[in-house]
Amino acid sequence: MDKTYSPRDIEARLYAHWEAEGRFRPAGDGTPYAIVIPPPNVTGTLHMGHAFQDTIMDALTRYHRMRGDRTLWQPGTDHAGIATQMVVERQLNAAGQTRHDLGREAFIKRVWKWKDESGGTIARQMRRLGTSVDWTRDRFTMDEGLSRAVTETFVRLFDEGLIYRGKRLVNWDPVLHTALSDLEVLSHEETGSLWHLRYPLADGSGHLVVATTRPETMLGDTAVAVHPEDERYAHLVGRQIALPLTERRIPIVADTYVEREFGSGCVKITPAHDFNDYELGQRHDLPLINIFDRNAVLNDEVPATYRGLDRFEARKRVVADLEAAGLIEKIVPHKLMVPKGDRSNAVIEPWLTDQWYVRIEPLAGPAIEAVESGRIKFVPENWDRTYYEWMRNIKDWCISRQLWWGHRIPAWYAADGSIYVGRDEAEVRARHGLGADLALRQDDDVLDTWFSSALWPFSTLGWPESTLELKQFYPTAVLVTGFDIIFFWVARMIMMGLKFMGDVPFREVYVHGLIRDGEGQKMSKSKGNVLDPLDLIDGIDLETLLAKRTAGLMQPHLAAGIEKATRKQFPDGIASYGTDALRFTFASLATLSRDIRFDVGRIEGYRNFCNKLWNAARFVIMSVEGHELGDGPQAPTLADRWIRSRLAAALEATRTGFDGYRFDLASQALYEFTWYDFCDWYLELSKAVLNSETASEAEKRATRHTLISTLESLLRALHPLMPFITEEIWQRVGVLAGRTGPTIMLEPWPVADTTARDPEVDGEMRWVMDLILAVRQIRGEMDIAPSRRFEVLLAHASESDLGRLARTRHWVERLANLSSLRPLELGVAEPESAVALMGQMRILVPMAGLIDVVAEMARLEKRIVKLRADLGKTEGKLSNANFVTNAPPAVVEQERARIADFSRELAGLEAQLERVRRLQ
RNA sequence: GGGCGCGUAGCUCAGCGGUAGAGCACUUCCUUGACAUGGAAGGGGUCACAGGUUCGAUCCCUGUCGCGCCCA
Repeated sequence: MDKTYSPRDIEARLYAHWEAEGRFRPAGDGTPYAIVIPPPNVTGTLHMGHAFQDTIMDALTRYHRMRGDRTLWQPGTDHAGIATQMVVERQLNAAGQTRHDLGREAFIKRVWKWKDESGGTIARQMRRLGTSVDWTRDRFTMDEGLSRAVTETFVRLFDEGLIYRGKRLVNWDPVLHTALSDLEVLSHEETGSLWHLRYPLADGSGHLVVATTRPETMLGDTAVAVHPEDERYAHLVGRQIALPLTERRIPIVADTYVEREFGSGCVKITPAHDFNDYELGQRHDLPLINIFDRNAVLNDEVPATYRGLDRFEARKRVVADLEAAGLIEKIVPHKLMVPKGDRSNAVIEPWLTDQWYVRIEPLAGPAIEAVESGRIKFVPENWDRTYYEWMRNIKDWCISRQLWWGHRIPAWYAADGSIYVGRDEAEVRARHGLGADLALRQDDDVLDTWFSSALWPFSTLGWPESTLELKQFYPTAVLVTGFDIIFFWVARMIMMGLKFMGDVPFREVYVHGLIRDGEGQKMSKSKGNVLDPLDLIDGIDLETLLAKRTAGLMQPHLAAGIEKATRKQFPDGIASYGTDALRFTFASLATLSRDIRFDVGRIEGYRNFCNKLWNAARFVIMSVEGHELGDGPQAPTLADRWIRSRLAAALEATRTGFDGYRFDLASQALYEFTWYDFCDWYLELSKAVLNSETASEAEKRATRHTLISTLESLLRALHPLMPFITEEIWQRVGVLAGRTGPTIMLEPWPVADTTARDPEVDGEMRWVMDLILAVRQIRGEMDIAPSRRFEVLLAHASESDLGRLARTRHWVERLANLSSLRPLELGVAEPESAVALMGQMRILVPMAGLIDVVAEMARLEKRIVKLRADLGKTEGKLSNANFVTNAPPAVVEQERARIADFSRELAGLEAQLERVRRLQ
């Protein structure tokens, strides 16, 4: 093996091999375990959020596969209707064309072409990450099978009356020319104005003042409303207003919707352009006057002078004309929420159109129940409250989109306006007995992208066919997702799964945090703080990184700032850390928190961890190669038994971590075992045995055996998090440990050997370590060179100490680098020494030529100060009668023991200080 | 306005009723045969603040302050 771990050389090769050998396919007859991937946009690229999520899903998948489960990680991609259509339209625009120049059919062809060109990117990136998805089952939301599932659900829901077509107000995007669901509209607070308008009473007896943030919509007003209990206006209810700028007369109505305190307490009502006004209009049977066309330009319903004006231009003209007529009472600054499309960022217009809706209440009920009853569990648990909050206030889902890229709605219209729904035109004709001569035209609209996503857990497994996969893998085990799409996706999958499969789509929902940059900022192109996971794996030089971050900005003026910040944060670009380091970093960040700050400092630490593991393996292999491992007798040493005990504890902690989605704790347990227990202690202890002239061959054999078997178990334990380095090392180590399988992927995840846990062994090893640490501390604080060997004496050693000393002296001498370690006989005078205490036993480092008296006094004083403080605290506790009577006896006993230890040690150190002081 | 969350070492985060932990950063020493992407030793925290419950609170409860997210 090379001296330095070099991920680049191993990762691509191993992945290609795994894939070629079909290692990712479900195998064996264990318990089925399935995860469906949240399908990324087919034409997108992998970002940090994907990489994080994929790491978690892959860790779960590999872990369960190794546990013997029949494991499927179902991959696939989403057609991402609006997003993809926009990208292709932009490409056309750049060439001076629009989609209308091409026409529907040619445009869709063009999108498919784009999908074919760029669709492989994210799959390639996933392979770099090591994702063990079953690529042979790869699905796309627009492929034939999934499209059939979409049609099937639409038709069934329609037949049951759960899909209907309605003329309603929708969120209309006047730029994209499509309706949007409530979720796709984001409201931002903006500072605008509140115009107070005078509306004359029709009988000329005065006027009312109405306040509005959108004066241009007055052209579509069909009433003025006041609160029924507002005595200021009670006498006016039922009378008429002469609506300015128009020839119309509109009524004054009373409705509790009106807030008396807001403005003047009178509200203009525009039922065709405001959701609240629409409902009020329904209650009062008001006419709807639609004043906008699809571009939000004023139409023929308004007086001629305003026709053809854009809504914002119209606002200026209407205000100017009202002003001129003396009908503006006042204009005050006002904060309001402005709705915008999440894709186009255009101001959304409530607009009256025909759309398709899903009647959601009958679906929501069972979906709420599934979580309440615990059939679906959110992790962390409290996300269920967010889910309930949303589900209990859910509104019908507008599923039609006026786009071309997507699943076309399976509805056909006859010339007379009749609507027929069916799986295809032939079925429609057959079902409704329509003759071949009757012309039918299919609905132009497509379905909301999330409609097909909602079917994902069963459509990918073959539904509506009754496939073996459905039978085996549905319900899937867990959905791994960010909280940002609980409503968009999770809730809808639950509703559709219950409806069409009669069971929940997954048993658990693991909701992870969102990856942000080191400052907690969302990563975005315009902020220039985006990290590409591939750049962390492969590294990138500064100039390339700068070019990447500043290219194609929507606002080019930001480039300078981005360049400055990037130069500051990455003066030398980004080093190459490798996939395993990145994955281990993600795992360590997978806490329960909502925002995950990606601190680049951490990945370096975990790259070093990979290197540590690599070199530990080199040492183990070097120590073992050329020696027979199999048959000879073995005499396990204390160290052997100890590291097995520690391994059992670490595996237990890791398993608990994996099972509870605490990848941070799992990774921490493995990190600490590997570095602290295995490398820092066990490998050093093993050197003492293997290099010893006195150790028996049976002990050496046991040590070699323990080295190789511990490493081999550790590799298997780490594999779900670090697939590449573990496989690479395992290919050499597995054989030496007697394993014959072709890949670590298919080896069993190591089970903690609970019989290896041994308190006596732990206690004796603790004694060895404490002794070594005590000597090292004196060495460190006395500035004695690590290479300088000296003698250590043990005074007041008990029988137990002497027994331990005899058994473990070789280790202490080696790890503390001593020339000798021996007990001081009773009655022999102690040489002047630096002293450390272990219980009764005094550890003496003779000072002659080694130790400076002043430094030793300082060292002792420091310890004494600390001890006095600790002792004081403990004494305070025990002097409290309430504590002694009320606290559990074990706790009181522990404090008493503590006080005894502290007192003895303190007395010892004080005496020692006095002795050293006299040497001055 | 409603819902949810966060405030622990310089930074990023674990812990969550019995004397505070990690990584990175920092200080000192060290190229000894796995590893300087390393080893050894060390410094650093009134666990946001105020009350309460408790023998005991960073941890539980209430409130205050600060920060964030979602929904309307």
